[in-house]
Amino acid sequence: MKIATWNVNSLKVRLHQLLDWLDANRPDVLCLQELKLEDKAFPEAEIRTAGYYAAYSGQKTYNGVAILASSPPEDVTYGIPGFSDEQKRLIAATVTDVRIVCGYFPNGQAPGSGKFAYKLAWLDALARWLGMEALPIHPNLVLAGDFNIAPEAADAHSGWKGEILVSPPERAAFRALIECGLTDSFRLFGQPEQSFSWWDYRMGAFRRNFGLRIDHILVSQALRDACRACAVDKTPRKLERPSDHAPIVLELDWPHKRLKI
DNA sequence: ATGGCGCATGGAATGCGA
Repeated sequence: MKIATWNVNSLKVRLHQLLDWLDANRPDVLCLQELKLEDKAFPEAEIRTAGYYAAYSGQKTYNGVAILASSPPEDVTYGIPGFSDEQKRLIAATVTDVRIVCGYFPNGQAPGSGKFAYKLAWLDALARWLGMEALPIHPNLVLAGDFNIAPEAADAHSGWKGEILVSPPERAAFRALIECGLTDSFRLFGQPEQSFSWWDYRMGAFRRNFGLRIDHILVSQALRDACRACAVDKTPRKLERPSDHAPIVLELDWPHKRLKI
């Protein structure tokens, strides 16, 4: 089973890159963020033609998340249960026997700002829901998306000046997700030094590899031992008019092949 | 040097992202 996540920064602009990427990579599940379009504008037909079903939650201009899957997503839920939020940042669905949670976490702007408080409240609500409800009900769970947090020092290039995305409260919130029983699948495997998933459009950041690793695929305990590989795919970041984010791809030996005794 | 680029809205200039 192959599960991927990609912040496309406008599904309208990136649709053809997305379709090409699906053709080339054929994931079983792809979590998308920053659709930046309303549900009525979702390119349902094009994605269906590519061989994928979709569950999505969008809005005008900002945010928007979707789960694409080669088999129909079931039991779709929208938002964090119990957390009132106008912003379309979370969608969850079951694909075969795996619960997929796809999130576009708030940016937070700057520590001390109202947007930062919203980010921490959003993260707190997410951890509570995962720990108290989602994980107990769905032991086979994947949390994937644009977390807008670089969890460790190795996940940010040394020239990153700002506090946002790397601040202690954000990193503590990331650890709280891990403590729910999730594992950062990327760090189960050896990776190139300075592996990132986002590079600013400005300053030739991609060329200089001035990036951050802020897109993640976390897996529950039951899935951890099935992980076989996880990597950043920098290929689409090299195209004309790219998203500023690159996809992350996780390969799982799932369902486990069991010997009958 | 706090800009730079790209996207959306709206139809120019501004807000926002990370």
